[in-house]
Amino acid sequence: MQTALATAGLPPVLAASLAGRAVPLPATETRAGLRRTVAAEAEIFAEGDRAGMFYKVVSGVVRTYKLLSDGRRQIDAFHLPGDIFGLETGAEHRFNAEAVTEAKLEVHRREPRALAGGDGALAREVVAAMMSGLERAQDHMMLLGRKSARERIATFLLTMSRRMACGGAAMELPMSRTDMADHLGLTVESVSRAVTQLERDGLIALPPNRRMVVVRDAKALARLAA
Amino acid sequence: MQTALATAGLPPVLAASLAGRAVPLPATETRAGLRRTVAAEAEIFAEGDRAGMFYKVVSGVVRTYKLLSDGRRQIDAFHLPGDIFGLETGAEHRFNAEAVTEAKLEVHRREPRALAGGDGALAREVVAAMMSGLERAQDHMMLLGRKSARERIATFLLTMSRRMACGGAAMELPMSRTDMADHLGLTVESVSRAVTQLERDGLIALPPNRRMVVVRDAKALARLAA
DNA sequence: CGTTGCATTGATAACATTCAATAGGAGTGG
DNA sequence: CCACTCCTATTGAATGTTATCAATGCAACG
Repeated sequence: MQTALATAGLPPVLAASLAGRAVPLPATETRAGLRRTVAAEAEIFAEGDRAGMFYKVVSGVVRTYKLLSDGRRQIDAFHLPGDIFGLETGAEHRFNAEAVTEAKLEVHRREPRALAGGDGALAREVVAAMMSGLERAQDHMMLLGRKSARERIATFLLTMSRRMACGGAAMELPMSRTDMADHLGLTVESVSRAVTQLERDGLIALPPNRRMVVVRDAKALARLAA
Repeated sequence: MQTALATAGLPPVLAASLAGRAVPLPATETRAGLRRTVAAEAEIFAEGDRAGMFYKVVSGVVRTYKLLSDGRRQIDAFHLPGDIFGLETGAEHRFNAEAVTEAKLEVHRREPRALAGGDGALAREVVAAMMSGLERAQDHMMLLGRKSARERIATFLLTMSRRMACGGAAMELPMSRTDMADHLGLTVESVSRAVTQLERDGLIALPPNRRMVVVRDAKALARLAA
């Protein structure tokens, strides 16, 4: 089997795409995939689990993260509705995934037949997801490697406000300060201080509800985000 | 043109693969692509350049990096022989690329016809490159977000020694301390101090040539790298 | 054999972390 | 509706790690 050998190590989805194969889609499987609802803080998969499925967020928010042996955590990304996560190169998941809020997910089999059928839309989405994941990761390396706490928070708030598409109004961050800290390479305290300082400087407003943030001066934030 | 619409935003290479197209390969173009030799420190492409080509390192080392407006630099990756770099999702390069040492490169057109011909090996390589790039980036986020200077250096030295496949012997790092610093999110001084400390602790040895490093205790390094 | 550029080392300062305490909101049960 | 509790966020003080500034050392090269 030359194809199998040649594509060894590649996810079946893409291997099939590259080989130009088109396996007929069983009538019982819909494009939308199965649904799954997970409670807030519940685990979706863990590092090392067999990566037989990948997911698309329908509603709610999901975090994917890695742990160091001593418990230090790095949150790779927060996945919002429409985002795909859980795609892996190898046989196993390289991240842990948990729901940040209660979340509804579309579950897809990793097998090519679920993708290479008449509808190529999902396959394209999968590739696009991989790429945007790569771009996000690259930008995030800049943030983690070279930006100050203030700049990290500014970047994060701006990105979230764009992704959540809250037109100028207040947004409610779905995640805790701890989650933000582990995403931005800071401690909870540093996050809190930086957020407070941005408020004092008038770039944002902080309603009594601690998860809410109002972007007051997007331009100044963008300047900080550099 | 439905295909063009459906694959909008995807790199032609992958769009063609997904669509199952197979454009004949002109006889004048070899699988190996064109060659290009660049001097040490020379620019290969810059952020914002049209991304018409991508590259494979034949010999030498290349760095890809981003800059902040005030000059802070984050080196995304060092590319060793066999590595592919310069692949982009959009029309423009999102990184700068420079030769670290004199380097020989294979230059490939981004157009699908250079890939989807009789030989699918390169196409597969391209996808694999994208994925391994993603995995590297994800691991690097853990390093940048959560590891100490010592741990970063340990991780880096171990990774380099593996990638350069120097069987137990000494390796000559191709890049300067400044490059290491900008890759690891540190300053030159911190890199120097951490390297020195690893030597004092007996985990590595530092021959008089400052680019040389001998891994003395790979296990202890791996423990540090966590 | 001096020059040049990078690396190392030293002293100090800044920023973020750590440890510790307080405050504030959300939810609960009376 | 109000106390009470719990949990998270905030704030404060001290510490520590890394950055910054400055000087020296060292190897490669002409």
